[in-house]
Amino acid sequence: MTVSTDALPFAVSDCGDCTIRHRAVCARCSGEELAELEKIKFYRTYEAGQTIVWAGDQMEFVASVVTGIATITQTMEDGRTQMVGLLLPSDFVGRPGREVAAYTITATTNVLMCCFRRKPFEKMMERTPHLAQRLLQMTLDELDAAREWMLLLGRKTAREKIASLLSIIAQRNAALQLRKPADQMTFDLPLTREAMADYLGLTLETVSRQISALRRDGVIVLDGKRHVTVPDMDKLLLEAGDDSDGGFFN
Amino acid sequence: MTVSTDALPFAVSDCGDCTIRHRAVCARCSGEELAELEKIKFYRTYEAGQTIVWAGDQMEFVASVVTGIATITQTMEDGRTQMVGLLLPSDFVGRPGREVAAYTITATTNVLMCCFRRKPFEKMMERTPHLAQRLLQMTLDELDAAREWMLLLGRKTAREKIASLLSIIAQRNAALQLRKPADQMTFDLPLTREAMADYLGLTLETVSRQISALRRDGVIVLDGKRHVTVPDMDKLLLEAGDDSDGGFFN
DNA sequence: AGCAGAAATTGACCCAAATCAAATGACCGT
DNA sequence: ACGGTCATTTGATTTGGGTCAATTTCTGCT
Repeated sequence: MTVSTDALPFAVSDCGDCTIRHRAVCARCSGEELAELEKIKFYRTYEAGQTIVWAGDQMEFVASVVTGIATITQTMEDGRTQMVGLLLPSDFVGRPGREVAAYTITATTNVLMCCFRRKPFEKMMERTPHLAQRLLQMTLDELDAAREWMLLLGRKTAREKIASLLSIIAQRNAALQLRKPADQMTFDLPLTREAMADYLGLTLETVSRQISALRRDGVIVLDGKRHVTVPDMDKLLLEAGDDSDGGFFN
Repeated sequence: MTVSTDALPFAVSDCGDCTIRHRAVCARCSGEELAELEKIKFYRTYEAGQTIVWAGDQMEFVASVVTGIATITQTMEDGRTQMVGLLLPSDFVGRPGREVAAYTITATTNVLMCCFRRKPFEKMMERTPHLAQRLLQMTLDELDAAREWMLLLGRKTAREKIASLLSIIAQRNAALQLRKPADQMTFDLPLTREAMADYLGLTLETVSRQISALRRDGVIVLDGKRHVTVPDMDKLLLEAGDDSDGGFFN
């Protein structure tokens, strides 16, 4: 892959792909700093279904998702599993200062990650204030998402959970495609029923039933198992039980 | 209150109370920086039961809890509420860069907070790298706690939820008092049954029933409603369904 | 000490979601 | 077209925790 480290604010380089054009690591880095990142960076690909990191593994890198979708899950000894994070392009993976992974990360689609060797990345963080500042903003966003998710897990009904997940996916799609979250809306589910169940703290049967119910009630239209159309976004948001803005402030 | 801004690494000043002796904001700040923090800092007290911040309020400060316990909660229009954070001494409150509070914060005991005016604090963060670095570490810890909590909310039974909460409180007490998490262990519940229910995604009746069940089964001993003794910590951890270390890596 | 109000317990009943079990559909390579 | 595997749907039944309703126990307060 070709690499350009020249330092125009929006220089498009490989690093750009994972750190500038997305909302990721080094948006405000100088050319010198970019060059330094280049040196400790490498790419990895994973196939759909492959485990990227096992909980307990030694972590030799931190990374940024370039393309594809991965999940962060926690599992109890008896096999009960709960998804605790969803990784989309531009999301950061790993924790500076942590040697051992706390969670299992699994690719749900093919995934391309831009990895930085952990030790030098940590060293660089000490010297480069906006790296920590950027990471702080991203982590605070994740924490907000986790809290929204906790409300869902603790207090919402199965139907509300499904509606919430669908509107989260719909809104993210809208954000990526820069369409306004208006009327007609169409997208593919990036998760199996089982993954959705692990996300929502349900069984896959309940997920299936509630999706069928929402279809019967005309809240969504299904085309195949995975392709969803939302004829009336407001109706879906209402079913999700969120306040009107869908839970997004800021 | 007397304030000393002289710059010995562990100078005990008012600021020290909330930022050095606890694990909080400015552990690595220079004397100059401490002096700067002094200028934008003030104290506030809240009585048990009082709301500190309403979701949607303008936030004029960020803060650090000095003494007491507060909760972060989210509420749906129909009144269902879920606790999404528990604030203990040294915990940070508020989000730099956010004008409007996303959550309601309530004092469950009398609370003393050390507040910093938000705007100058944000300015200072830009100039002072270790502030952001410190905050990043704290936020990552909170995110880990939130993820542990998500597993609890999504996949644990009522009994496991109660056992988990009790062991979290027990272990925190052990940490503060520097006792090893050994056999006999005793503490007061800082939360009402209702607050515990909001923490765990249960009703207060279920909380009450499960506490009674754990008492009947000899896992805990109650002395009054609030004082708990754990005769065998391992047994409690087993009931919590966590891996043996109680879910703490790092 | 005695009373009022809040916090907590306990009981009876019900229902949403889990569990167990089959059937159907989609996609693959041959 | 033909099995074979995996994902999904749908049905029948059970159950854990919610709901509704009394008590009982604490905690001030005068």
